Amino acid sequence: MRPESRKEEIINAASILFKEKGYSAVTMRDLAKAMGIKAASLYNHIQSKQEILATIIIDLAEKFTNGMDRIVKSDENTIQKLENIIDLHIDVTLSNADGLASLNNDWMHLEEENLQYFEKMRQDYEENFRDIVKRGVSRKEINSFNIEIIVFSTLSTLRTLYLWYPKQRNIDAEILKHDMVSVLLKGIA
Amino acid sequence: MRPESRKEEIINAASILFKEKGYSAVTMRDLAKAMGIKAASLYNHIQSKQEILATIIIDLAEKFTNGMDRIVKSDENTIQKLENIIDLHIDVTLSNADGLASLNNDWMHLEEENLQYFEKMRQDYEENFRDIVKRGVSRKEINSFNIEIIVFSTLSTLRTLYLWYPKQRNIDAEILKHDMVSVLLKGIA
DNA sequence: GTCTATAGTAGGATAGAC
DNA sequence: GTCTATCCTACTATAGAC
Repeated sequence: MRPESRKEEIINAASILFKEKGYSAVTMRDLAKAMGIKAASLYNHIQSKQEILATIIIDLAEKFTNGMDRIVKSDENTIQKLENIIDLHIDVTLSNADGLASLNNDWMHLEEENLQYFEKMRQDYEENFRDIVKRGVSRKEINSFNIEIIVFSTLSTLRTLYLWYPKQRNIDAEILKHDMVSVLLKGIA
Repeated sequence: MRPESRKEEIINAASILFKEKGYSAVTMRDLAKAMGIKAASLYNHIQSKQEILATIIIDLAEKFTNGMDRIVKSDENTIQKLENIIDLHIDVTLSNADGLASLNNDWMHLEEENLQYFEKMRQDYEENFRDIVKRGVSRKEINSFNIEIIVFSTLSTLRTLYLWYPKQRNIDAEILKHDMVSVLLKGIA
């Protein structure tokens, strides 16, 4: 493992606690106890509880935004783009499954500029996703079911990966990617 | 509309607030303000904040449990059973989308017996679902992708319906059911 | 970098008047 | 059924010693 700064250790410990109980239910005393120190000591490394939440969420949201930008700019077909989006979600989940819980469940506790910044990234991500599906339907690369239902069902599954993947230790990442592509794109029936 | 008791009004108002900010971040003063009264007045109708959460979640979990029991007992084939499960989720979502937010995100704040009762119902539900998928695979009624991935992706989508359906006012429930079945079972590619 | 002590605020819940 | 007043606890964050 690479050496973590004390601040990174705190943020990682916080990610786990936020995942278990949610941002609002985790106290600075809880976090300090998990670190083996007193609550007051945390403030030598971080400015506020809010700063911890923002660091967790914004970093992850930017990873998704950058990944999506690359996929949108590529000249691959719709199916390949959807496969790349699935890969992106699996890769981010593997790198920080705990933090994704905060991104999914506690984003509304971000304050001011960070809340706006996050909501803009999230909306742009969804619109890029929807545009890829739309283009796929008009080019007859994918079935013309209701576009919103395709977008919703696919994104729901990808966004919930963080809950499920840590329980499936024995599934190899490549097999996961392959089967996820099969189930999401080719159907199960 | 049927006449609501004051307690039901409080629980409905709480469901909306819990959906927006989560159980821990909603105060009894917030809830009282939404009802147009003072916080102390709430306690003439409910015993505690915890009782409100338990009422919301346990009622919904029992609806899912009872619905699944009926489906399991029926002698329909796997595809029909999966269609009935999709129907069940759509029906419960239509009847109480706000409450489903608490069931999905705040169940860990249940206390004692209610937490155990909920976790048992949730686990049984997942196992019933998994058994239906397993039987479908062994009878070659559905494709033999990784069973856990099928269970996970389908349940993720159904569990997240509450977030998405209220935004899609113009989709008829029957069309939603039909397209959801198509997307989840037959694939999009 | 961590501690003790504490300021200042806000939380859930109760008592008793109307 | 709702109110005002209040209890007691717990929260985030700071000050200053070591």
